[in-house]
Amino acid sequence: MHVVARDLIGCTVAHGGTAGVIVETESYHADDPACHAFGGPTPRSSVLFGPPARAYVYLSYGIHSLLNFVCEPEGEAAAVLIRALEPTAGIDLMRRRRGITRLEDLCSGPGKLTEALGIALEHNGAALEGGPLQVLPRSPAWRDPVIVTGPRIGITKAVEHPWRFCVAGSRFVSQPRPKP
DNA sequence: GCCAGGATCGTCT
DNA sequence: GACGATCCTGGCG
Repeated sequence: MHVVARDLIGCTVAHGGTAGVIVETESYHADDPACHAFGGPTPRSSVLFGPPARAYVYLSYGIHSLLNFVCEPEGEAAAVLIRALEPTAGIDLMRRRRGITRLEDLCSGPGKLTEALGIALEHNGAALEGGPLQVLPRSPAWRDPVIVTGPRIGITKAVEHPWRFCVAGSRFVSQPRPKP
């Protein structure tokens, strides 16, 4: 499952005329206290226990939609959180939706990229192919990305697990949040 | 440039 | 009734 998180780096997510290459992910699974599926299914997390290759979208802090990909067979729960993209298509539209111009800021965070791509709660459970939301394989330029791992960000449980994957040196990854 | 605080609501206890 | 897999703004140096 961590393999999936690694493999997703370099793939393209497309929706609503915009697209970007994934440069940062985090992986979660049901044995992990930081995962929404921890402790069994709930109405919210039921998508995680369903079939793979679907989107799991939920609201964080009442404001931001966060995008995950379900990646374990039905009955098991695991997901990969998409944390950052490198914009590749529909950039003007992204700028308009985000209300900012800096390319590096358009998708450098899980809440930002959903807004830039126009992804919202209504996409929860949507298939990753054949629908409005699409995931495309790596382009040749991304055949062999240099990937670094580290602790996950913005959570309070199981912080120690190095299940965050990002492209080394990318300007588009989210800023690590320093903790005192 | 850096840090502190507020916004805002679905979900679970 | 409390909290969170976050982001942005405003104040200060």
